[in-house]
Amino acid sequence: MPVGKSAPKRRSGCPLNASVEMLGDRWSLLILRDMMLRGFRSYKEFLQSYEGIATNILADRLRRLEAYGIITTQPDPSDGRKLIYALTAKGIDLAPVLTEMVLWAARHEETENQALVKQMQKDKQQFLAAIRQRWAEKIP
Amino acid sequence: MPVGKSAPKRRSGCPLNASVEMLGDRWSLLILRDMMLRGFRSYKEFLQSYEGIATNILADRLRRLEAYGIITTQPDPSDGRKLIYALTAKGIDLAPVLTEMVLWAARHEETENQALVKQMQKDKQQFLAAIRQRWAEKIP
DNA sequence: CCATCTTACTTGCGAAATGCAAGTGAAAAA
DNA sequence: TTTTTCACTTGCATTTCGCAAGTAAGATGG
Repeated sequence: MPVGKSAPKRRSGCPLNASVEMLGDRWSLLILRDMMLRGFRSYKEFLQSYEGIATNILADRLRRLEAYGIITTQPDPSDGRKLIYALTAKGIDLAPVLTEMVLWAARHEETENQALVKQMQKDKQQFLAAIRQRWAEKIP
Repeated sequence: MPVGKSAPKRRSGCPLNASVEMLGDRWSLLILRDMMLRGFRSYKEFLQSYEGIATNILADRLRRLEAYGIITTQPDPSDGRKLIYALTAKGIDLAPVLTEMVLWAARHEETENQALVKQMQKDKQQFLAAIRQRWAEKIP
């Protein structure tokens, strides 16, 4: 449920369209994957991710994800230069979406990381519960 | 499982990246929604969909979806001008992805079509089975 | 405390993608 | 035979992307 912020006017009220407007680009979901599955929390880590996002695009996507309430940004108490990016509850709720996208691609394309895929296939609910729990633990 | 066709070189082998490269734009998933949930099968129907896709973008997206094996194109036997677009098995396998995206947006944003959402929430498996069955029936 | 390094960005700019309006050609309808 | 309909294509202005090169604030080493 969005609060304050004048809604930026959607093309339609369809829930799928809402998702697509927030996540429908070539980078947002990869950033979320890195946060959710690889535990990335800093700008530098995202930059070093294999796909190679450009610095200006990364900055833009992080701003957008924060504006949508999918991630939060806070200063690193142990290093004033660093910022810590973290998933909100709304962000971690995207785990089922990412999971289904991974399973779909694994079924129909030649992809890597079969270990992860097998884990998802074996027990999807347990996989999701584990992700959620890891997230809950480092929220303090 | 892709056959022939020189793979167009992905940014990475990650299955999520594969999905994002095929579907990560502002229109592809909306077209698939229209096919899957609204039963749209022609160019004209897609054009008239509420979000208002441009004609050149629509033509491009249909070509891409066909190239990825997500949809098929065939001439309408009863009208030589028309083409019939249909979901392949790979395409209908995206139903869980669309469903999770709809449920996520419905939970975290103000969206319409609550009837559809309630149906998905009530029994996700049955909802998916129904979609799959409707698809199987009109494959002849 | 001063030079150097890191980190998280911003800026500039060419290339690609998008959006809009106006065609086009083949087939169906009137 | 003229008019519509359908599935596009073409041109062109606008927006977004991607790469390289900065920059400012904070940490680090001597």
